[in-house]
Amino acid sequence: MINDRKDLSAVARRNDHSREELKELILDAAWDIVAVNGSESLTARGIGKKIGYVPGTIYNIFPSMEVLHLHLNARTMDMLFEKLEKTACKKNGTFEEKLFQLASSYIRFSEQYQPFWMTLFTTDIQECKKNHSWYEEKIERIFEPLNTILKQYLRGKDARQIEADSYILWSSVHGLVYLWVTGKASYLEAGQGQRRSGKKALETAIRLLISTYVAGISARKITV
Amino acid sequence: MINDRKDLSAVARRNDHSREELKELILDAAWDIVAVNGSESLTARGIGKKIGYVPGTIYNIFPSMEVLHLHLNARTMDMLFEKLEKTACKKNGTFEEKLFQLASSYIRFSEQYQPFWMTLFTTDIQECKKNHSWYEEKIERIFEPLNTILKQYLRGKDARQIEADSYILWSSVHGLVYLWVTGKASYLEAGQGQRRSGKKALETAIRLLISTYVAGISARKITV
DNA sequence: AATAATATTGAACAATGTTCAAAATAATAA
DNA sequence: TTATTATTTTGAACATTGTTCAATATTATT
Repeated sequence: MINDRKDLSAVARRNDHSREELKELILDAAWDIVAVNGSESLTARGIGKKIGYVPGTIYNIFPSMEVLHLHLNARTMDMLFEKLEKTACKKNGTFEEKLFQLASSYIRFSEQYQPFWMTLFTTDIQECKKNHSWYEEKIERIFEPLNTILKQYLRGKDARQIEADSYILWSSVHGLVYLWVTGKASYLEAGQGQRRSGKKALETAIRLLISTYVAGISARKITV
Repeated sequence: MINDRKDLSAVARRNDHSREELKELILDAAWDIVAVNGSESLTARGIGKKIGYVPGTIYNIFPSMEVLHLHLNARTMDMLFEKLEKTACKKNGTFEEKLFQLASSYIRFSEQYQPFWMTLFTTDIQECKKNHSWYEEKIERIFEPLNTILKQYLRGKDARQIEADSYILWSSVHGLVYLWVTGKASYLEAGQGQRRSGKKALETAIRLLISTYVAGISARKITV
């Protein structure tokens, strides 16, 4: 009967799992809960129940639920980065087409992993800035795939200029996607009149954004 | 001693305030609390204490704290709209300069009313879609000032095209501002190297965005 | 003056994050 | 082997939160 998790009278120091295993267990359970029931239903008690531990145990691994959220976000960002990089590496298509495919990947990701993706932006990052520099590095990485594409197609241009453009372009696409996902862009929804509606409208808008911005890169007068 | 709010034994049906007055009282108090202590510290009990009522009273006026948030957001959007409209109506400056001034107003607003502005994007809008169509109208209004400027300077172009461009441009600016305010844009912060840092960097980026997009409007090949 | 309507309360409920002393077990030393 | 130390895990508690609702005191009406 020793180390049997079903035996609730056997208390303390079960040591079924190392700290690292426990961390994975907790994050896996948390991920499941958010995937099934949304991010508002992620609680310490819920995680505990799911892995056969008590809420307090979670605080042995994470100092607070907020930090746990940061680690969930880390997983989300890793997945997003992988997806973007895969898309950026494909060898076919024109410049604009590649840019659109990257944006398209971002759209799909925001749909497919909506609650996780939303949490990226609702988690307060202030505490994170103090102790978790790895977090900011993961953020920066998200901008890289676009930067790579721009470098490839704008050879010869100033590196700083390219960096600025990729940052601006990415933030712009993000702005459109964000307002779309959160439903704060009625422009993209109203099916009335000659407007397209929903995702199609978003894709059209993003195509136009990319087309216009790329044309502007050659035509504009000022630089960074 | 009748109707004296200090007399706590005088209970029920004080009728010091009409429902409408109470609504204003509650929202005023809520606004103060958020302004001083941030939006996380906005609680039904806190509001009640501040106006000399009990938490339950708030539920006579608002069906839930979430709806109260929507009404706070309404105030925020009204103020933002006023500010943007004022800026858009000024008669001086070139096209690009006017666009930048509008964006600049948005930046200032997001700084000055940060917690209120943030709440606009953290409040879940789903419930609102059911019963509060006035809310979506307030959102739509935010896009109008930019639309007005574009119409003014792009006379002769297709109205639908202009609407699309103003929507895209506004969302793009918003994307940049949002990532800046929430601290998720390390590009705008790293003071290292030759990058500008902080607000100056944001302004530079937005200037470049506007410049590039406007140049692109004339140079691009596809339209909506 | 009696009755109906209603604004307001106070107390409760369930759920949350979080803390921490106590307990049980593993690791180590004697 | 036995005793001691160190560590993991618990369970119970605390403070807050949103929210509900019967009871009550006041106003309005008949």
